[in-house]
Order: sequence, then C-alpha cells, then structure tokens
Amino acid sequence: MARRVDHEQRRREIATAVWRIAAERGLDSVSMREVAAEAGVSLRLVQYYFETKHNLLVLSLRYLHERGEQRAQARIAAQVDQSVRGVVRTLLTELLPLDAERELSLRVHRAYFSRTHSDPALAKVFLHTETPIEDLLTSLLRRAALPPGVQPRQEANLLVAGFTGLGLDILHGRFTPPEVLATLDYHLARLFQA
Amino acid sequence: MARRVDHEQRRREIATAVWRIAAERGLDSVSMREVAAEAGVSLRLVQYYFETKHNLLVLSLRYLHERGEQRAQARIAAQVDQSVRGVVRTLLTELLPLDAERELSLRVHRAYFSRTHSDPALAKVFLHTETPIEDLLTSLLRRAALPPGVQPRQEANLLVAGFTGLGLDILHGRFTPPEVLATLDYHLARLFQA
DNA sequence: GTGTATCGGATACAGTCGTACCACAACAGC
DNA sequence: GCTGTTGTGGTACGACTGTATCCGATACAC
Repeated sequence: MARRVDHEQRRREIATAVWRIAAERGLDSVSMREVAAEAGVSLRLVQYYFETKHNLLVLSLRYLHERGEQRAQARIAAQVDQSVRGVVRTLLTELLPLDAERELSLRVHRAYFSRTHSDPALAKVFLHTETPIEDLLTSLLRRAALPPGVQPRQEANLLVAGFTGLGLDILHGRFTPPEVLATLDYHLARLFQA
Repeated sequence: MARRVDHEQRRREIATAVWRIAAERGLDSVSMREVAAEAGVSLRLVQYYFETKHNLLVLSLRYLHERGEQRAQARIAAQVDQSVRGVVRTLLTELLPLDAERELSLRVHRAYFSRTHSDPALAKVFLHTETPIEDLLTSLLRRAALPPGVQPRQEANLLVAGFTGLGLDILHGRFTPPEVLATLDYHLARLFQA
C-alpha cells in the first residue's frame, strides 16, 4: 500500500461522492461515513484527505462551482451562432437542468442552499455580494440593438433570477423543460424584436 | 397546573418558536430540545402536542403558509388603488422581505427549502404541482389592456419566478429593497405602457 | 368530596454523529 | 539496511439526537 498519491485527485473523487449523496438524499444525509461508503473508501481516508467535515463540504462545493464555470464557458465558446441573442440564450439555458450534468449540479446546489446561511464559509463559495452573471448579461444586452426604453440592467436582473427559479421549478415538476424554453424564447423575442 | 388548554393555540405558539430558530439558525438547529427552550416549555410538552418531530416540522410550515396567504389577501383587499396594475404590484411585493413579518416568512421558507426534497410530506405543503400564483397573475394580466404581442402566461411565469428569487437575493444582500422595487416598477411600466 | 382524564416534568434509551487515537504497511532518502 | 514520512485501517469517545417511559399534579365531572 501507501505509494505516493495525488491528493487533489483523491479529493475530487471523494467530492463526487458528496455530490451524489447530496443530490439524491439531501445534505443531511452527507455524513463522513456515508461519503466513505459511497466513495468506496474507509472513514479514515475521508478524514485524512479533508481533515474536517466542514472542509469536505466547502471543497466539494468549490469543485462543483469550478466545473460549472468551465462547462458554461466551453458551451458558449463551442456554439456556432455567436450572435448576442445566441450567446444570451446559451447563458440562460446554462441555468436549467437540461442534461444529466446540469441536473446533478442544480440538485447539489439546492441541497446546499439552506445551509449556506448558517455557514459563512459556504456562503462565500455559494453567494457573492457581486453579481457577475447579471453584469455579463447586462453588457451583452448593451451590445445589441434593443427596442427603445429597454434597460439592460433591469432586464438582466429579472432574467437571471427568473430562470434560476424556473430551473428549480423543472426539478420540482412544476414546469417541463419545453415549457421553460418556450418562456425563454418568448422573452428573447420580446427583447430582440427589431 | 393542567387546566383545560386549547391544543391548537398551544401548537401555534410552539410553531412560532420553530420559525424563529429556523429563520435565525437554520432547520438543522431545530431540535425538539431547542424548540422547547425557545418556546419556554419542557421537552415533554413539545412531544405532547406534536407527537413526533416530523409532525412538528410539517405543522409549523403549514401554519406559516396559512398566515402568509391571509396576509396577502388582506393586503390586496386593503389597498385603495384597485387597478390591475396596483393589484399586480401588491401581489409581487408580497414575495419580497419588505417588513419583519415577510422577512421572517422568507427566512423560514429558505430554511425549509432543501429538506423539502427528501421529505414528501413537506413537499406537499411547500410545493404544489399546480401554479396558483402564476395562474392568478395570468388572469389579472389578461384583464388589462396590454401592448400587442404580450403573452400574459409567459410574463407571469417569469415575474413570479424572478421576484421570488430577487426576494431571496435581498436576504443575501445581493440587492437592496429599493433596487428590486426599481426593477419591479420598470417591468410594470414595460407591461402596462399604453 | 372524590375519581379520572388531561397536562406536564424528569429522565432513560438506543442510535448516529464528528473527531481522535493507535497501529501498521509501503515507500523515500540516506 | 535503516529511518522517518506518508497512506490506510480499525475503533473508541463524548456529544447530541428523537423517542419512550415513569410518575406527579391539576381541574373538572359526577
């Protein structure tokens, strides 16, 4: 045993076990023992690589965030239609659980959501006082030729908050993906009407 | 001791203790013992009136929902400006933490939010497959003279999801109440422009 | 006046949790 | 070949949890 091991790699593997448990059974079911079992390692190993449970939760969330940002950037870079409208649409659909990966991500975020407010360290990863997505969307909208009277900042604020919520609504079964996409395209049409 | 007591009344008092703990320290801190201490009664009493913790959580959430609906209806009935636009504005501001009571309500809902998905009984109180608020808002919008091309259902879907989210954003300090109200009035102006 | 259903306090029990501790195997550098 | 560091397992500890039990005390019905 005990040949040299990549700690970072090990931690990421264990973090995926955290994600699976959190997504399926909620953050309350994420105990050190459960994580160890899900990852197929001993309790001691989870302790060894994360020291404390708090660290386990914070790092697991951070890894998820990193992956999400990379995914979003890749998807925007990969799309052929580089019009402002196309990029805006991609940006907003990134908030919706339209494939397995985004659904997992959304479920984990939902699981973390409440705990975020009793735990400042989690809040730091989860919520920023800054509004980077809204800012990005605002600057995109400024770049387009929009109807008179349209205020990009106000549109961005509602769109980001709204489609974040509608993504969760899909998870809850209150709406279906086609319904939310219809709502998205309706509002894009409203904004980008010439 | 032990003179006849109104059980319903007693339960509502204890439920407010649940709200306070959930709002301030999260649902994880809501233990039978903590609730008893916060309510100023013995552990046995909490057991006596709620039987089980699950019952305590479900009933406490139900009471909060009841109070929220009554508050919303009262506020709509009480307002002098009964124009469609005025009612719509009141309906949406009801989702924002603009006073102590609505802030408490929002904080408790946030605390319950995650647990909702691992617990079907909580989900039944918390989330409905139906969309009553969206339906109400849609029918209100249909009643008004809106610009051509505006689809009340699509507008309602985004507005409800959006301002629910922006209400939470206020709690998180990402936006201030004046900012969100400005966003609200902007979108009302956009919808109700003659 | 007395019995009895209702109300309520104290405490015990079994389980789970995060963490700490101890022992040892495998490799690194000397 | 030896020594010290690194990786891994097993397990024990103390705290906390929800629930159950035992028992005292009150207030109303008769």
